[in-house]
Amino acid sequence: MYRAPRGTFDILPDQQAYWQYIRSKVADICQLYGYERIDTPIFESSGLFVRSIGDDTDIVQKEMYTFDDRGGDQLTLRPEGTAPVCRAYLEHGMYNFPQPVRLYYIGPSFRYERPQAGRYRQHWQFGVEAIGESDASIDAEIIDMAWSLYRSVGLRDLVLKLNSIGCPKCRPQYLEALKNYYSQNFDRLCSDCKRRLDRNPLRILDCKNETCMSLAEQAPRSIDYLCDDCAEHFRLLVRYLEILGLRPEVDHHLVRGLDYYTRTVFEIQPHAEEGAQSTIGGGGRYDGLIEELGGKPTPAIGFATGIERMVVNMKRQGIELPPASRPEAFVAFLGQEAKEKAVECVGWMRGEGIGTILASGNRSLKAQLRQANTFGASFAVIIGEDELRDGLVMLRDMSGGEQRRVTFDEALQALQQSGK
RNA sequence: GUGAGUGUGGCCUAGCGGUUAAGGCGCCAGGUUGUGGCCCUGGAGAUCAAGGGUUCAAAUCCCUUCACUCACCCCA
Repeated sequence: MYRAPRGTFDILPDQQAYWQYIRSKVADICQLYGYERIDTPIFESSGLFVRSIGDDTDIVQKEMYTFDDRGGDQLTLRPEGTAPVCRAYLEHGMYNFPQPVRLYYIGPSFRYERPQAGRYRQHWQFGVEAIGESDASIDAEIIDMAWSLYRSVGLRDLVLKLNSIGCPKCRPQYLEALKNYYSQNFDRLCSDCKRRLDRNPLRILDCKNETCMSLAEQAPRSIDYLCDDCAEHFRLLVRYLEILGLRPEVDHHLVRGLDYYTRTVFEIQPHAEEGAQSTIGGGGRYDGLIEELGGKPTPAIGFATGIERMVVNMKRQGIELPPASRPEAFVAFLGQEAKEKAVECVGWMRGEGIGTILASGNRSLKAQLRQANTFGASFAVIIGEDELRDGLVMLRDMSGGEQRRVTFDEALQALQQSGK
């Protein structure tokens, strides 16, 4: 027997309500904020991701689904959405559009990881990118948008964590201070962090090892090392967020795992941290990425959220969804001749926009009505020998059980009325 | 890559050395002529994850493998 590959899963009809609901809210929010949809390919040249995400990140080092196609090109199933959007921005000359360009995407991403709760090898991501604007108000807009999405699907008790990790001008000094601090405490660092010290000292800050965490308490804070521009940007962002009614919690240990981030980084997490993957969504500014990919220096900021993590949290919070739609009518028949009539009627009914299910097989009327009931049809249209002879149909209201013989046209009318 | 836990019909679960492997949900069919939801009756459906051992006897004990779950690393 074949199974869905490890870390992947089928979304069965009884789960689709969540996905449908989230997709519709996503579309509403994007419309409201003026973001337009973009779909990029599911795979890209491997180099795009290596270049943008960073050689030394876990994603590039061990999580990419990379393969050679028959022509010898090295391709990778996208592990995230920002790099492809930036590639498209450059490829289609969107720097000639009015700036900033506001885009959103929703679709699957792939990372080769050991699966666990809220973490899969194929997962759905919704993300937004605002490219071509450096003003802090757009940072606030993106964060506000993320927050609004969560609110609109009913999620509550969320925490907004915020930090600034500076820019190429001021970050070197901060990294220097960090290295300095941790070098003095080198012996107490965990083995991972000893390795990180040289390659990626920022990441020591969010190490979960107990002594590393206690060391991080006293570690230099990035916001104390920001240059004037970065400091002003951060100050304004906090101000704008407050105006929008958001209460960011500045987290000096928030750094994020991708190399391209500059200045603003943020995450949104449930307040009660159940399980490990607490982050529902996050993002940040990536002012250097477009240039890194061969464009002109172009500031940008984005946000992405895992749909599965939204679903998990919605379930935990017991969020009710709008009831699933049910077919309006179910057509039952008795005998071959009536069956042919039924097939014809079903066609007409659907033509009139009435959701209709035809009884399957040649079951007893009892069995057919049982079917009608389990499908949740509001009405049953029954065609038997008598109805066939008189040119009528039996229209049965499944909620109460009243039924009457009417012409097919009358039945159509009644069905259309009840559908409103 | 590391660690822990779990694998019994489609789903949930009982059984923990000797039973025709039990029950619930779901599915199908009946409860007299062409009528659903409740109720009643019946039916289909399980090489008890796979392989190997121990034993007169294994779903039950041991080993191996695989899968799933949770956690670490990291992230959505």
